[in-house]
Amino acid sequence: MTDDTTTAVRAFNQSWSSRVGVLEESFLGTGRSLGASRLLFEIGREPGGAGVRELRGGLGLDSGYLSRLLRGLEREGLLEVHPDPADRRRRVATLTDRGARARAELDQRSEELAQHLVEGLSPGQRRRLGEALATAERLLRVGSVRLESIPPDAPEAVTAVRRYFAELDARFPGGFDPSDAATADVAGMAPPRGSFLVARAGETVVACGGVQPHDATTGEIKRMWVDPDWRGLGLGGRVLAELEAEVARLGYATVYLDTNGTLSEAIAMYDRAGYRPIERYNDNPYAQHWFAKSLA
Amino acid sequence: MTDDTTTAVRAFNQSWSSRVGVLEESFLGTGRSLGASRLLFEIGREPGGAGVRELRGGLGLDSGYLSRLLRGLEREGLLEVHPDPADRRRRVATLTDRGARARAELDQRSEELAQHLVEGLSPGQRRRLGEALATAERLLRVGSVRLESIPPDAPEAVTAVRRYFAELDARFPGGFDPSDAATADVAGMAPPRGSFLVARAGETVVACGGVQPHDATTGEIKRMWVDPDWRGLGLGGRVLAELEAEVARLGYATVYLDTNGTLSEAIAMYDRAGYRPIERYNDNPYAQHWFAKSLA
DNA sequence: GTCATCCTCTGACTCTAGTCAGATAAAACG
DNA sequence: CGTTTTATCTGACTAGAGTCAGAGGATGAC
Repeated sequence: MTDDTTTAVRAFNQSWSSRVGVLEESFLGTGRSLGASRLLFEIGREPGGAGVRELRGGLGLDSGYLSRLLRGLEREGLLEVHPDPADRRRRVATLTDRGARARAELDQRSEELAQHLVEGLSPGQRRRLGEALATAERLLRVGSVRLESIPPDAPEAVTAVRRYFAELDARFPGGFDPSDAATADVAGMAPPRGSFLVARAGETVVACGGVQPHDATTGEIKRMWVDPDWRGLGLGGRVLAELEAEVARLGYATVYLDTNGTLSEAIAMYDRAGYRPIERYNDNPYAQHWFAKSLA
Repeated sequence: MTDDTTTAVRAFNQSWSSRVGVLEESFLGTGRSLGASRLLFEIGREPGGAGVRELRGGLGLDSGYLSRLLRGLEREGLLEVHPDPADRRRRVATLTDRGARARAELDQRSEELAQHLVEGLSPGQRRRLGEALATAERLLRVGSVRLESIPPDAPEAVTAVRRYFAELDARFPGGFDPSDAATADVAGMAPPRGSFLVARAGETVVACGGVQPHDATTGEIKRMWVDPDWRGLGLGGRVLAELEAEVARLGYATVYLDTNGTLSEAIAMYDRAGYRPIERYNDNPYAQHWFAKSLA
């Protein structure tokens, strides 16, 4: 099984890199090095320009090397580097008009080369190729996600929960008001009787979920959320399974959770995972369904 | 449509290269450069070693550069280069035992890294990824194939036809004896009344087919062949369609072709393409089916 | 106000990858 | 047999990509 997959991965990689190698060579056809092109592309990603420090992190470059690349593009008149008014040690690079045009040209070239890659395929074959690549990409992305337990009051945890609340507010017909919930529950999800997990893709948090005590033998799962761009890849199931393991590790025998009727995907997932409806066990005004699962 | 595909291609490429970039870096982890690793891998592909000339073609390297890489690996004791007894200008590189071990280690590392790429995926997800990549690879390969008309006595045409005959010999229960056919027909497939096409993937010929005159208004398609590694991708259909276009360009109104009952895929394809069975129109001892199609 | 730290830049390197112009020896051609 | 062609090798280069050790200004902590 695994062998089959790795064989396919390796065969594909050889094919892809030989073809895309040509593609990237033509990137160089602009008379600019690949490094400079990548940089130009990255700086133009956001209209306000990019901090040198962020560029270094994002592209993984040495500070000296990056500085040299910036000087080169500056000499070409493609960008300007100014000190950041808020902290004059930092510097911010912004594209000039010429730089923006050069970037658009790069983008155009990249588009052409992708097109070159599919030329000679029938429309049906193109569609199949697009689907296959999209599927592969989603699977690759999810394969690199790692689950990690962090304190519920860590900045990343707070950000994730905030995004979760924002989504509830958008989806619930009457909106959602976090009010006290935002801060009141945090303490409950800290060890030794609670836990908070995040799923990371690289450094970005793409899913989260927490456990808090309900009573001596029951833990409650709360704040389960998956970034909309990362849904449909089984990530929710992974987080749920890991939270259940966490509940067991914390010494509870049963898991409770509640949810709103609007979140139908969630309800379906809980059902698949073996959760069964029970009576209302709390006074959460947004909850319409209450579930339990025994971990025996 | 096309836009969708190129978007998927570009998104995928970014994802893939960021992930595989890490993969290839670890290739370098052996203390050998990527170029040297590729070379080592290529030489070890066939047990008898590889001709320097073939390596140059296969890897697309400059002769000076390749020579230097070979010297480096030789110094490391991983390979030996000896003159080819048949032509002492040429040289043949063979791996030493140490070289073979180093290559096995590379292979192992590549396998591990492919595995690393799929770790964290469930068995079902792995299967889906493998399938998606295999599909994509086949489509990419076929997308890069170009059809080209060449003289039927060009070395590449002769080689392709020879491989076709070899396959017939293997597949026909009583074998196949090209005898006179090999040379006699060549003249007929030359312009202005005939034509010979090859399909190239890079420099390699992966399919071929010819047209020769049958009578004033009828052309005959012969020697249609697709490399076994390249079947099932619609290449046969493309060659056939192009041959029909060629027949029309040469001024014929009808196409004839014959085939052996063993070649069931071919018969199915002719049927799909609109060919209808007719009476025996020649004395080809290997033919059991005769088809015609009007190009009106 | 001083000192440590942070951020960026410059200069001096290295390594890989690759090109180009001959030199040399063997084979093929006439 | 001499000439041309082919196959490989050596030497001299170049460009890209990146590392490393400071220099120097700006900021933050005390």
